[in-house]
Amino acid sequence: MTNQKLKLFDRVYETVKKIPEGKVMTYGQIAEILGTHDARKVGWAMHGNKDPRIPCHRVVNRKGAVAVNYAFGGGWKEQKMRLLSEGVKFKDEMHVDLKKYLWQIR
DNA sequence: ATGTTGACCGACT
DNA sequence: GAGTCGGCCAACA
Repeated sequence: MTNQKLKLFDRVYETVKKIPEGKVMTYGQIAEILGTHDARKVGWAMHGNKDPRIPCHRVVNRKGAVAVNYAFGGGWKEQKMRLLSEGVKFKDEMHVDLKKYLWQIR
């Protein structure tokens, strides 16, 4: 299948684009969907991403913390601002409530 | 081509 | 609780 020919990089983007507003996903969960344990590649894909169509602000780490090296805007502050704008509330300065906002696929 | 690094995670000590 | 290591894979020097 052509779909399987796609590299992780592309599949990450496809997955992230499907995250609905007001929800977040973790790198590990995305990696799992892709059939790998390589969450680093997911983060790497985001780091290299410059496509505003990809809601990379909805991707957080396992602790629910936003990325310090967030590539868009001014950094994690930009990411936080976007999430707040979608109704995602923060427990701490950098941590979202995964219990409420983690998008779980069934 | 080889070795290091990376917006990470889970398991182990 | 904190530190270390392995995993898996693409970019970079």
